[in-house]
Amino acid sequence: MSVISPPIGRRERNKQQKLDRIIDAARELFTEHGIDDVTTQQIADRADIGAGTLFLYVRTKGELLLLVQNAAYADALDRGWANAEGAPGVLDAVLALVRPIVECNRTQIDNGRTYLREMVFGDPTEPRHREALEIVARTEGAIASVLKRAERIDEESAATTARVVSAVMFLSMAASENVHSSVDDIMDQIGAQIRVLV
Amino acid sequence: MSVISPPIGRRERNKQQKLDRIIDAARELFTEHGIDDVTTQQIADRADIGAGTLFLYVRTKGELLLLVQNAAYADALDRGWANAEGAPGVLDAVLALVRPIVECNRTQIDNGRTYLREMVFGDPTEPRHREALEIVARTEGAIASVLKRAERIDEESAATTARVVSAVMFLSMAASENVHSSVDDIMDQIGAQIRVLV
DNA sequence: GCTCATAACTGAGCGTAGTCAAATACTATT
DNA sequence: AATAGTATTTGACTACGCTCAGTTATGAGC
Repeated sequence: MSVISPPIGRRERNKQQKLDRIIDAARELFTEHGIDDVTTQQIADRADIGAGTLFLYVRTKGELLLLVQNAAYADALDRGWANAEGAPGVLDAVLALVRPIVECNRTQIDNGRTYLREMVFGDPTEPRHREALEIVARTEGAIASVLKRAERIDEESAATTARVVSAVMFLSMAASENVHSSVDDIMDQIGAQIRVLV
Repeated sequence: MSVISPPIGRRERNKQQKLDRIIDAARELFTEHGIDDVTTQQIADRADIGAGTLFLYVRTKGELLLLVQNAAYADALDRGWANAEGAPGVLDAVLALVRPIVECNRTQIDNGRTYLREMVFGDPTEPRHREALEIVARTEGAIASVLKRAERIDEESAATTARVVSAVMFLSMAASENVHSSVDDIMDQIGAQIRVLV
């Protein structure tokens, strides 16, 4: 037989498959019902693993949300980055960059807000949290480079301003006053606040 | 006997006393151990009421923290407002205004961060949340009027800028990267971000 | 193939926030 | 002061995230 001895053991493969099943199960259930209406037991059942096994792959239910959403957030950032290319002014470019992130965050509002909450208040030593914070850093980097494009602004000020924009975004998306606001409403709020910045 | 018939029934009095006992118990236990290391059962025990009774006065454990901390936050705002009077520049004045709030928020870091979390993510229909958000509004009003003091700036821009400052404050205090930062460190961060604003 | 060490898994169980049907305390009425 | 009606209290109970002692699967050495 031409079968080569497996370069990677059954153990590793099983683990990877289980992780995949967990991610799929969590994504489906979270998307359909929202994180608050899904129990870790349901996720374990759908992933066909024991209730305790779930927590060998993820430390908390919140980390599971990060695991599922980080990729979507990163994609949204890429889309925003592409959008910002063609935008005329600085303000427009920043808003073009930000919009897909807001849209992504709002596709399921409870999940979006919980994601933000986990990001800021969760344990930053957990790998999924670090991953999320790293995407935030990338976002701020992108904002900074958009800011530098059109204006005379030094590196440091650009970075600081980007951080302020990031804070404005975060609170506009997270605030409970805005739970019923549309993406456009939130973009308006963010736009108004960025306007006093640039 | 000269005793006038009670103008208010025993019921009302009992309720008020119980609420007072609950607030005292919660404040003492939260201050000493931090909200995460105190159970609602302990609070109920110290307040000398049944475990279920607690939730007739407060909808969630988080609301209990707001109930305890709102007053402290409001006091800190008053102190900051007084400090801002004598400060030379706009930036200095804003920082003088903000500092007592940061100090207050940091006296017990877990409680401070949980307070912020509750404020943004909690149910805004609960009275204690509304109270907290109202103090935030007052804070933003105070910042706006400090901004207007020295600069040529219209009402609306001042309000918007104040909101941005508020967002910066919030995230600097809440961010898990800053759990080990001193008040001075955090004030430096806030200062750097406000500098690009004014 | 057999044995053993250990990595991975399991589900019963724990701790705690929050609920609810039953019990109790208070007030108004006669 | 007895009765009835209602506001308030209670603690046993539920639900759920998470843990851990015990079990099973995997692979290395022979």
